[in-house]
Amino acid sequence: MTDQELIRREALRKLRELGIDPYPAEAFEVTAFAADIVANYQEETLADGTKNRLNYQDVALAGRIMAVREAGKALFMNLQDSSGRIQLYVRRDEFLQGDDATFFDVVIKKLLDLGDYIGVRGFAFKTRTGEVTVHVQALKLLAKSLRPLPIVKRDAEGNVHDAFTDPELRHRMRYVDLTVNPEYRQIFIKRSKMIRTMRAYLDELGLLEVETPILQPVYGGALARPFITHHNVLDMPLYLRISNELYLKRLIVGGFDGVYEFAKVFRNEGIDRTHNPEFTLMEFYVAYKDYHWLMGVTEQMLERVARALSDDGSAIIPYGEHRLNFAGPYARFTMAEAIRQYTGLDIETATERDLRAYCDQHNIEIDPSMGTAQLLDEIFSEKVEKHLIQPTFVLDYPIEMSPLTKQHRSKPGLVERFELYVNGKEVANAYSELNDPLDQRKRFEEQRRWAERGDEEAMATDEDFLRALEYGMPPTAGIGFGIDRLAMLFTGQTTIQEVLFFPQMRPEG
RNA sequence: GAUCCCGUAGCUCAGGCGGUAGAGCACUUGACUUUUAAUCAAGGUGUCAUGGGUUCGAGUCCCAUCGGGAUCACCA
Repeated sequence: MTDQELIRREALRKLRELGIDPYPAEAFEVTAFAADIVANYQEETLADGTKNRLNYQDVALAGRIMAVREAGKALFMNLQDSSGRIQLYVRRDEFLQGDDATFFDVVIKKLLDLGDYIGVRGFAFKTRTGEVTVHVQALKLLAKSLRPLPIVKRDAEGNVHDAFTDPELRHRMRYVDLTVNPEYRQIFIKRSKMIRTMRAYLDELGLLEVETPILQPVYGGALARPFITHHNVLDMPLYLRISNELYLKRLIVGGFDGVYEFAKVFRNEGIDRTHNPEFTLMEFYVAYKDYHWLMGVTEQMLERVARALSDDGSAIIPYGEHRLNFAGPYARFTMAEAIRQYTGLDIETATERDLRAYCDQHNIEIDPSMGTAQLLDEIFSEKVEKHLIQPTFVLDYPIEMSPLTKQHRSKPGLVERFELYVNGKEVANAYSELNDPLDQRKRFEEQRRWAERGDEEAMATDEDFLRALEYGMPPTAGIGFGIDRLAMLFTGQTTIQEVLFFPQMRPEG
């Protein structure tokens, strides 16, 4: 244990000796918040020059001590609550019991530490330097802190000193990060508001929020490697879901016209600035609709989110160098048009050989097993994606890469699928859902052939899902959104770790 | 998985060509009844990530391991 921790434990002992419970059980009634008092305190100057204080004259607030400035028989503290910070003025005179000044001289000055939770009661006033301050008339320790916080200081010019910046420590101890870097709270508050706005929109559309299994006997709905676990009593493997798609479709089969789910999903893959092994996928499915309808709904929903989160109520979100405009309608390209525009390739006439030649010329890594569809996917990733900064729908993909998507109504070899790109990254993936059970079985069989050739991510055949389709699924449109990536866009963050409270880390040594 | 960079006090960091550890804040003691990065005086901080090696001597050089970051690969 460090010196500072030993000193705090000793303070804890002395407090108990003085009859003060460092962790009292009873509630402390809070009647005011720091930011409100600072913003709304009012006083008037009378004719004789004296000040008349107009509000917040009996307030109780609670929070952490974040700074102490002693000044003899008085001291100033900065108190931080969930709303912000306010200065406290604590005067020895207020705490005398007869001649006994122990409470001020010992308890407040010696035994309280930065980071301790206290509750105070008093009245607001302005110091002669003009800072709104609470003059404390009663003070109660609410919870003792036994470790020193890495306190961040800010000087008069606003320069930050000794910022707690190490990403490893910030992410391992998010509780410390949120305490000493309260500006990061705003990211998570915005994330929550984003989800709330989406949920409200989907509710208005009449969709039902549902919950589907996380533990699945067959994983499907996406192409990815799963986490595997085991059920002891059933003595069988179970997979943590990589998607909730096939379960939401079962509910459409069951007669719900529209369902949605904010789903934590799990993919057993690398960790980097845009990937965390567990992340949030929001999918919704609506019967009797197609992917064209979904584009309009997507535009409306994201425009509403942008207006809710932007500083000025506009649909424009600044992100790095860009100003992303989420007001619909968004640009729409077919995949063929997008590739033609950015590469000059005409994929309707290009042969597999032409595509390979293009990749070789442009240093795009490919391997001999790739078919036309995969080559197109590579070319798209390398040459097109990065240009799609403003929200853009890319539609009509090759059938080979989309085993759950309905064949295009008029273009052979393609499916009715779109992806939404923003800032060069995919944020949503949508289909007119494949509801022909015989076609679906064929697609699973193709996936099995990929698996036999060693594709670890090929989709497994889900017989129960096929049975559901055989009973009949109405024509349905469905879409999935990467909630974490959307949160990154709407909060201006460049790593997924910054929009997750507790990103995955290796264990501490 | 590959490559590069990083790991020194509670936090942020400095430590030349290898000679036995430093600053600011935090902390301790004292002074100060309107301070605000409070100030003033005095004081102590440590398995230099871990384990080996080279050397008379390693925070410093070499190897391995662990953790983090960046880029790439993989992956949506």
